[in-house]
Amino acid sequence: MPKRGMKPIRRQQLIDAAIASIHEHGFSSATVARIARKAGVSTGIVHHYFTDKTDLLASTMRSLLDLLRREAVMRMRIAHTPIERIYAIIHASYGDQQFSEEVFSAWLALYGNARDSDKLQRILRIYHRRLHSNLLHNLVPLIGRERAQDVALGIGALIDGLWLRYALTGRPENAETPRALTRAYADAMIAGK
Amino acid sequence: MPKRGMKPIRRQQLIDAAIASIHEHGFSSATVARIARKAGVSTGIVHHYFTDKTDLLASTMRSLLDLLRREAVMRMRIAHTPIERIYAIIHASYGDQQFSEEVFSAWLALYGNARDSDKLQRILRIYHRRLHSNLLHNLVPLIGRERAQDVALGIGALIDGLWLRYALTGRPENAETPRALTRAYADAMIAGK
Amino acid sequence: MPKRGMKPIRRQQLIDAAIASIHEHGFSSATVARIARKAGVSTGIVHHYFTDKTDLLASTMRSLLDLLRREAVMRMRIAHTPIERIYAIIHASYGDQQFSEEVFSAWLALYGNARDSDKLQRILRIYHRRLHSNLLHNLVPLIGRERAQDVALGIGALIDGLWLRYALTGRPENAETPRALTRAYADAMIAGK
Amino acid sequence: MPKRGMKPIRRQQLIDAAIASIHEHGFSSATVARIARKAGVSTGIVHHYFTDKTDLLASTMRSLLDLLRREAVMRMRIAHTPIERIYAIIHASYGDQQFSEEVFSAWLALYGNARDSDKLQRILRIYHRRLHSNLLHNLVPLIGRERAQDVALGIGALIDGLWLRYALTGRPENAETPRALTRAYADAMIAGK
DNA sequence: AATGAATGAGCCTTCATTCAT
DNA sequence: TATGAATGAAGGCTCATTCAT
Repeated sequence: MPKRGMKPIRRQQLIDAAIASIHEHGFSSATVARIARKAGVSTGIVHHYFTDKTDLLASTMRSLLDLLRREAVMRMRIAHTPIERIYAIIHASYGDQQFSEEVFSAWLALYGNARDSDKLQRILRIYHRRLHSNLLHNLVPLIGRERAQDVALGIGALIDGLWLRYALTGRPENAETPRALTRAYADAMIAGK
Repeated sequence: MPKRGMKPIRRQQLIDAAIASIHEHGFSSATVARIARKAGVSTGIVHHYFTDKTDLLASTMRSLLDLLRREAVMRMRIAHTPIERIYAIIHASYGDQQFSEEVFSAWLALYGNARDSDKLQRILRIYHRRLHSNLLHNLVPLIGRERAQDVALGIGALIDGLWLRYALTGRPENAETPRALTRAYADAMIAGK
Repeated sequence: MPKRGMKPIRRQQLIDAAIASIHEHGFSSATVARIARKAGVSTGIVHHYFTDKTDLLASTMRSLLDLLRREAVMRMRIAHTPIERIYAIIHASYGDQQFSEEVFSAWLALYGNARDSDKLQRILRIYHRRLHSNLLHNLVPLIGRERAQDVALGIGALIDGLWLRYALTGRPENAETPRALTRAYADAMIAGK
Repeated sequence: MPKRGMKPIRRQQLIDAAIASIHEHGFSSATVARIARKAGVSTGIVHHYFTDKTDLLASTMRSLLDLLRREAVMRMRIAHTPIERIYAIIHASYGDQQFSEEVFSAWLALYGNARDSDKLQRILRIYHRRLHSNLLHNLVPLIGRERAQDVALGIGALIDGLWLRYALTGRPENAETPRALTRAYADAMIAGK
């Protein structure tokens, strides 16, 4: 019996399964068949909802980024000053939803394979640009355009670097450490002049 | 008597070709055949000098790390104070040999696929541990054991994070920017208390 | 809904193709590709229905043995005395289905390559044990346990030996000669004391 | 320094290594490299002394048969009556040199792969013909040409069949059992009329 | 005579993708 | 909408064979 409106449900199922698969056995072992099985559907169905495996992967990446963006937007909305908004961005990056091994390792795997597909690379560029411009926008009033460039780069890099370590080693175990570390960096750089 | 002593030469050739291949088309497109062709040898020879594709990849990773380690050791040797040695580590990380797109993207790809192989993961762990303990050792006399832990983590993360951006975007274009950024972070954290 | 119930059909197709391939060009030339082509399917499908090439080969061997076992069981069922049952076993071994060049040479090839795989070896052991115990069981009432051991061994060996010649030379051309020969041996050994 | 007269020595070394390799890991694992290593020589040398791998294998088979033939000839020379000569043939087949697991499993493997090469098949045919004609020649004066045909076939088959069991199961453990069994068969068939 | 480096064909296997049902 | 059977193109790896030394 044909069901209507399955599209968003199935897509999310498959994206979740993709994340889980990548986390479990690594990127190159995340085959369509394996993802489908984990989602509890047949192989064929994947190409019903995604044009490609690449498409599924790109959608997965986008989904990961959306999660992050929504959390950042939400946190920034309740912030009132530039520094609060910078904190909001930092906190969002280590938000509860983000701070899971599954999400991290999928993220990292996608990172490491971005060169394989222009689609993936473009998505990552968007993420970088957005993070950078958000930080920049709030840093400029505090330290001027010139220094803001460097500090925005630094904060972004620190976030990614701390992620990387977590994805690889599972440490530190709670989100507060990287948050504090990143905040401290921002504070120091802003106070620096 | 056959050609003697080809082993180290061929191995290095193949490692170089592996780095180039990974950089050029991404990790998953770096097939044995492609690597061999780039090295100007036949497919078969790869398994003459490496037990496995994994072995070749792990050796490549190790080679990358050795390059880094040698540079760090060299720079640390001519440093005399803890802070100088910390700078030495930072500078080594963005050393001339390191600061090439090829090396960076190979590094990143290996990062992103570490989960696929225990070998790769182990090698990365060694790198992390070494970087961390080197930093820690020199930070302790300056800021005490407790804070040193966090700062070592932060410096390491910042290094990796800046790399990541470079590997992905090719920016910033020269090594001085990330060096200065990382030094500034170290300075601020050390001065911070 | 896809084509259902293809599994047993395809499996038998492939087993038949395996037998034919082994017969035609020998064991080591019976590649997966060749077997698949002979079955009129693609290479990929082989691994859809068998885990392995070894699995296909083992299944082929098992299929051969099953044919034999079914014929033996059938013939033994209509036999009433020990000697009749012994004849039944002998006749089954040279049964119409068994007595084909194809089956023989596949059998022989598997024999000669049993050392390569534990699976194959185990299957052959089962065949030997079954043949031996069937003969033994019916010989004991006739000649006592002690002599029965030797005679069972002898009958089994004679059966295999005659097969071997047939598989290799294609002679004798009809099944009656080996049957008569084996029966005569059994008669003589039973009458012998 | 070039050594003279190495040919027969090296050839025998390699043949012995081939037998051992086949026995150890099965026919299909007996690669040229493996055989060479076991013989303690380099890969390349094999093609210096044999045109082919097939040639090496055929020579190995021939060597096995020669061993058998020499033993048979020797034993027949000291026999004086037809029945003694028949015994001589039987005993030679289970001679001390023959009755080794190594030799047996090499023999069997070659058997099982004879279809792969005409050379091998021809050698086996020669063996069969020789065994058959030797038996036949000595059976005719005892039971007439007609019955002799069948009995020669039976004795030959029994010999091969008993071998087969030994090669596969390692039992029976000593040569006397198959000898006695085969002799008993010959006796019974000769006495039979 | 001897080595082992080097080649390239071929094998098994995996996998994204298509398609009949 | 959904299935899973089926395909065929790679991919990693092995191996007999050749060849420079």
